Amino acid sequence: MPDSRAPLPPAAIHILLAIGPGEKHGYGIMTEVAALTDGAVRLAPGTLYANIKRLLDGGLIEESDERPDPDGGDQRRRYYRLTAAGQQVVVTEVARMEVLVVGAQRWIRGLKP
Amino acid sequence: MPDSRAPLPPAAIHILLAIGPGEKHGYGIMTEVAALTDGAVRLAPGTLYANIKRLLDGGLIEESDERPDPDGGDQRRRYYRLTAAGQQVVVTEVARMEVLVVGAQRWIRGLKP
DNA sequence: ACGACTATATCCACATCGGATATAGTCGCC
DNA sequence: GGCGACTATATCCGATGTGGATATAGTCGT
Repeated sequence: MPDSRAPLPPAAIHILLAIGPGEKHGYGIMTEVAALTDGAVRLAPGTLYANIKRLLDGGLIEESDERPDPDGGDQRRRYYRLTAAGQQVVVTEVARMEVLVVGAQRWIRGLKP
Repeated sequence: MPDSRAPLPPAAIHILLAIGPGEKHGYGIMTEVAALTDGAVRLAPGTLYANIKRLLDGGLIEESDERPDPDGGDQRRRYYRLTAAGQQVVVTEVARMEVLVVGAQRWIRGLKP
């Protein structure tokens, strides 16, 4: 049984990280990604919704029918949460990023000593 | 005078991390990226050399005329090292990745307790 | 001297991304 | 109570980036 969902586009990873353990709607994901990356990564609407659709199809996120804040709040909002598969992908991906970060920090420290 | 080199494509970041504090040639970068990411990221030649050219033009890496191993070693090799600007980009980028990783690990730990 | 691997480079189809555009609900405010 | 700014989702399309095929050739072991 092959895994076969590995090469996730960078925007998709940012979306998964932005959703985190709770639930978030599209526009909220957009602002959260910008916040998490200190404004460095800004998803355009085209990128955002194309990736959300792909993640839904791939079963990495799912839409929740009930809203966090019943009566009140914008009725257009569509909320998403990570599936078990989505969580697994995040865990794997974060682990890989950590290896990269730690390895890089090791030689960065000794750059101009 | 705008900065204008911020949104570095993902492949370019991997290349900078692979070069590290020393010098590396194209093919060596390719294998190093694969090693660092445990085989998850494999740069195709098209991606590799297109990005090397872009990084050279952007002044983030530079070619070194002397080889690490004079007489002996493959004469086709072209070695590259990070410029000061390239090092700065790596430092910034790694710092951003670390924020993402640490933030994610915080909620990953409490996922299914 | 042969074959496998190393090494660089270019081309092109395809995937992804960013920005424009469309549409409409919500909110503050005067 | 209506006006404007912002929130929110969605699609389209041109621009950019990636992957794989292809070409060419040096190196190394046997």
